[in-house]
Amino acid sequence: MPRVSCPKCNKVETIQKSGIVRNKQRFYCKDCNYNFTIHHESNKQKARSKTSTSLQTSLQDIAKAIGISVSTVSRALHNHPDISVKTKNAVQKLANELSYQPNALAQSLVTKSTHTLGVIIPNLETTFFSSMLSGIQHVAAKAGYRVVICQSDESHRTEVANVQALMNNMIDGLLLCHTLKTDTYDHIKIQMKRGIPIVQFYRVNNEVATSRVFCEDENGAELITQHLIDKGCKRIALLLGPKEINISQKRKKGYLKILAKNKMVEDPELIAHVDFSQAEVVKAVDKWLALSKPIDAIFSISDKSAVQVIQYLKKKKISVPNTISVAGFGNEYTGEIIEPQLTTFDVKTVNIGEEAAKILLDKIINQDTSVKDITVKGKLIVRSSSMKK
Amino acid sequence: MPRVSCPKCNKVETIQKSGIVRNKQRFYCKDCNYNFTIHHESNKQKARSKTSTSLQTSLQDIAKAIGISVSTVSRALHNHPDISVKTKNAVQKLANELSYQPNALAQSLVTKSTHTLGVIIPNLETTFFSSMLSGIQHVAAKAGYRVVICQSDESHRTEVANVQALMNNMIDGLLLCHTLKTDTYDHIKIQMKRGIPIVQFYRVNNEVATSRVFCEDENGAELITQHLIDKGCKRIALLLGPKEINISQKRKKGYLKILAKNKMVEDPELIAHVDFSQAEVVKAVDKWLALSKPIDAIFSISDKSAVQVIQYLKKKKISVPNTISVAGFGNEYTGEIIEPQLTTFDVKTVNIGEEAAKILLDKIINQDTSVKDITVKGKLIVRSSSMKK
DNA sequence: ATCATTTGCGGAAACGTTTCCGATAGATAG
DNA sequence: CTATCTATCGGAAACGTTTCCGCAAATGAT
Repeated sequence: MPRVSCPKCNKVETIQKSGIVRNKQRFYCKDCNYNFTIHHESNKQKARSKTSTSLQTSLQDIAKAIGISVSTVSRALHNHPDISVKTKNAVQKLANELSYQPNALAQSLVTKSTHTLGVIIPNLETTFFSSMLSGIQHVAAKAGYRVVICQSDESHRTEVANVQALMNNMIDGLLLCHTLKTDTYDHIKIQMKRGIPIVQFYRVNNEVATSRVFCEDENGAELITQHLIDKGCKRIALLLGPKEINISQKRKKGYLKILAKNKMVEDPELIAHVDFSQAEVVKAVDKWLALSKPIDAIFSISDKSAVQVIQYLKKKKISVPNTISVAGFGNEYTGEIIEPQLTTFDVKTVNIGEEAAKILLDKIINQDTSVKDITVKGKLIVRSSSMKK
Repeated sequence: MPRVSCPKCNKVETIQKSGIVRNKQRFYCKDCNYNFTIHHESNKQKARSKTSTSLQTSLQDIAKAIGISVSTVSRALHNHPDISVKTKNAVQKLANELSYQPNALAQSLVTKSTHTLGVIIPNLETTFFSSMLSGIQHVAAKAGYRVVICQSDESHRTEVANVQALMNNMIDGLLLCHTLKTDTYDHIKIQMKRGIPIVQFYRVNNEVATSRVFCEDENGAELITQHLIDKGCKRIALLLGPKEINISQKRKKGYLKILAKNKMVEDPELIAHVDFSQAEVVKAVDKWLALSKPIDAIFSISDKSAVQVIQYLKKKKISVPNTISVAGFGNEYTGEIIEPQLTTFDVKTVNIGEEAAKILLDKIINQDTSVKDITVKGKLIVRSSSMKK
């Protein structure tokens, strides 16, 4: 054992071992009544490197270089009136030279604001949702906010995890479009206690008292249905999404309302619920085609399915719109491409995103805790898929 | 003036005014040689509220409640071996009850890692880019990373601003797909000094030494061109994007290579550069249609434009593919919908996103600073738009 | 009984800002 | 010539973690 001397009295003979702490031999000097361990060289290197290795320039670096305090540097960069022009110039010049960029984390930690919005969205691979995201992005950017997105992939579990992750001080507010499968909302309720504003959009739920942005579900369905009737359709099949979700219910309501208004009777056989998969859509259509009293129109509450319907009918050599008219809902780009072009209801996805972001930003900036419901005006778009001759 | 007494000696007669500091009267006690101001009541309230108002439970809250130190709480929650089972249980139980969530900002500040990836992408309204994003999102999520996206909107200035904003300690790595207009790369070079890994994908540039993910530009163009020739096309027009961008150059190169291979001569009149807008596409097609030696195929390096070409030719009653074959590049969903369905090259957008994210994560996790170039394998997709009878 | 080791925990620095409070010197007013 | 202002600046707390170092008591070994 090498001779160990006490760091205080420098004596060697008074030293005895006093156990091992964290894998390092510990010593005790009887004289000084002092316990200590011997530090590795690496520690010193580490301590030294701290001052030099940092890749990012900090306020400290600037302060030391000029010989002023950190607070002065901070104020100089924020153009605080207390700081002399001379100092400001010196600081700003050096900041430029060192290409100083403030550490956003540290800033957020103290200001308690990240200037970031969180978005949770079912998927990004179709334009339908990604265009909402685009709307969100635009108004956020205009207000100087960033956007963090999470894709829930239509999985409830992922949605829950995403909500948790985002709310841990990463964001100033949350925009949420639920999964098709989301049926419990405790994950939202818990987070609402944190005081971070939340806005639900497009697919919304009533259980939780957040502000909400809707599209014109009911009115849109009414317009579509009335349009089909106006074009002479007598038996209009309705292709819905899962039973539980809001948009299925509201669009069905609009459909039924117009049937009643036109003194047409509701036929349960004409209403189908699908999960929007190709297989289920085809199955539903097949069932309708086999009916003894034939249908003359199909109203799908999703453009995606409507396109699939048209493709399937064409494959079956059934004339669209003459034998069966088809209408969709949403106004996706594909509706313009398909032949015949798709009659649909434009829900204005971009506007939905924009409105949702606007409401959220308003809440954040003005500390507004009120609950708002907004419906984004849509528009009936008549194309050839419903124009019977 | 109310009587003021010295906070130290409590005397009143020794007090005199000594100026105003920050709008508050300041006093001076001759006896104690002490300057002071009178604090507002609100300050005390403020000080008190600090302990109670916080909406988020912190390590401190837990520590105080149990009567242990913050460091112990931290270790208990991280399952550190130094902590007794008893303490761990107590801490974890209380943490649950108070629904403690760590402050991600504070964590990141000390660990210097945010577990967040930044993505800058030209736009989100078309599936082409948003599906790449989807790929990125998936592999990031699987590795426990979040994704921050910024939309550059094809604006160079926005791209630059986004890069800056993201790199300020918000992210552990950056995925970048340039704007069509991006032609200077100083904003990237500056950021590379920070030591945060960057990966360029799809639209990449050679000036900056980052890792890059390509699609099979050249090979894809070769396959398409050869396919058209195989189907009997003799005069194949080429619709390119802006001249400067990488993908225009590389796809043109593939096209020319196959022409040469088949002993066909390059005709400058058959090559057009557009900005992918409808107007320019139509203009280019019109020019080709007016040629004395007629064309028999159009190869567009973008599916979007290819669809526009088909629609325009159909409007002009020109038969596709019999008079003019059309092929695209990218494999967007619309290519399946249009009639005739579009022959194209599937660049596997989702895979591009996935690969880019994988490389970036690898760099982050393994501190890998090497420069990698990866090409994502694509696939020729033959559909009816090129099947001359 | 004596010494060494292990177990469990606390203190404090560090991360990089912002901001409250206050100090000081020179300027100005009476 | 004082008493008061104004213009500039510095110190330090605070934000909520993580983690290095080290202490003290309990346990084990001889």
